[in-house]
Amino acid sequence: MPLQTLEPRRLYRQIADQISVLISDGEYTPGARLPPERDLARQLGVSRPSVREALIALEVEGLLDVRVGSGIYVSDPGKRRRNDALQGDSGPFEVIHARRLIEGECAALAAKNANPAQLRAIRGAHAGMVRESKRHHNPLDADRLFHVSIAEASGNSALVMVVQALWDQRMGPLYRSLERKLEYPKMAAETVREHQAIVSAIVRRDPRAARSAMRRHMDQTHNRYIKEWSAGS
Amino acid sequence: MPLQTLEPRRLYRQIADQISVLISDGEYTPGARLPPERDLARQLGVSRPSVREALIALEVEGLLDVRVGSGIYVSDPGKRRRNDALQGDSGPFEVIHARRLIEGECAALAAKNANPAQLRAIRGAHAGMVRESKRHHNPLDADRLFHVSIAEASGNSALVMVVQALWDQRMGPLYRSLERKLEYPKMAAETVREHQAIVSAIVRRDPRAARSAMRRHMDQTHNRYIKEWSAGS
DNA sequence: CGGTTAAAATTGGTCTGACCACTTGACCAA
DNA sequence: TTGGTCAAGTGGTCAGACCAATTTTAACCG
Repeated sequence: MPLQTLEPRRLYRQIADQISVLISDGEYTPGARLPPERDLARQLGVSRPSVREALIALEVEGLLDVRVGSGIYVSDPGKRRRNDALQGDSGPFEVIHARRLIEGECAALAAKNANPAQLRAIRGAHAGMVRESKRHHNPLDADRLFHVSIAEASGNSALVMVVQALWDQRMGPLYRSLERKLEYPKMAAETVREHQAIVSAIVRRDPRAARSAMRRHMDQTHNRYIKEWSAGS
Repeated sequence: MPLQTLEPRRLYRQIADQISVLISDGEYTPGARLPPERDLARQLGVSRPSVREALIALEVEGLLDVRVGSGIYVSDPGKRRRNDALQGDSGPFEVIHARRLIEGECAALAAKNANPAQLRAIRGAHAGMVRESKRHHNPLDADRLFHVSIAEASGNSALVMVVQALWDQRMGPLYRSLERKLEYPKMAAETVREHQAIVSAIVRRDPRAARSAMRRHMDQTHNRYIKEWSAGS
């Protein structure tokens, strides 16, 4: 058996990891304020400089936002380093299928897990989508917010990142050329109707209906792309 | 011209950036040892804790390697690049849950869609995992290949990218600190058994069994992490 | 009573100095 | 040559002090 290098765990790392777990377990949600340094030090039974070192590490990692005189806040997931590995060349139809699979599950989780603030966020995002769809352009920002709000209500930040990254694939050249052909506001009105069905299922706390509604939305979006692609070819 | 938010530059950031410049200018090459903390503090006209905070930041960024009692060394570029590739800060448990959801579906799709070449690739990856698991280190590369091979057999390149990105979350600091505690080769043997069940279901063309086997593998991985985390606290 | 201003409290930022744990190298004895 | 001891130097952590920035509270005035 080969000898392994021993690696003593530095105190700052231990403190940082403990705080990390509290965040990923949802004890401190994005935007939440952590206890003051002095309190953290006392609670953890360590010195304040050691706490500070841990906070520096977490700040560098993007997990925390330290504001002088105010406090230490949990960064929102969007502000953290983005999932750049997902800049690929998957086709629009592959992305839709992947989103159907993943976002269907996110919608089901949201129907199960969403707290009141998250439900409000989903509703707000939907209202924004309704508002924006009246205009004669593709309401991309509103659509992104809608889908990300649902992912956030799933309660899993890894899923949020995946949904964001897949949605951002729409910004790729393949997607853009396809969407340039779509008609507004007809398509937006259909999208809004489909979003409404998703929202209703989530608000009713019906995971199966939410999953079905999201999958149906993706199927319809897929069909809209097929139609336009055929018309364009 | 919109007003810009003023951002006072914290001392640790200033020190860290100055040291960064010295490294990128070639004054300290990979493997080189920096002056001792006390000397850096004197030369920079700051306190030693401030220097330490800067060194923590640079360590987290992967630029430096701090050895107790020995000194501070510049990391080699290979290690640095690895840390530059860090994406996201989701907790290990969140990543496992997301992977359970997504990779369960990938395994089901693979059981349905895999062509002969893809089945061969999955088998080859599994054989590699078996081989590597006999050694006394975590067979990370083989594990990654196994999971990615299954995603590839799903036939959706967007899913492949998602699986890759989620797997790569294991390279993040949270994950690394957790995995450092795991025992080998016991854990690798369990993993291999669970992988075998996944492969069998895929080869048998049984999507439901494949989905279940993958989910079970993630559940067991989750339990292994829980056990180690409790033991470590 | 409401609005404004100043003072107090709280929070993070940085410093000084002390002591502890670990590493390295030199030296000596077996 | 190997093992043990010691000294010096290094990073690690702590306690306490003071300063800067922000928030909260109290006082003052119309």
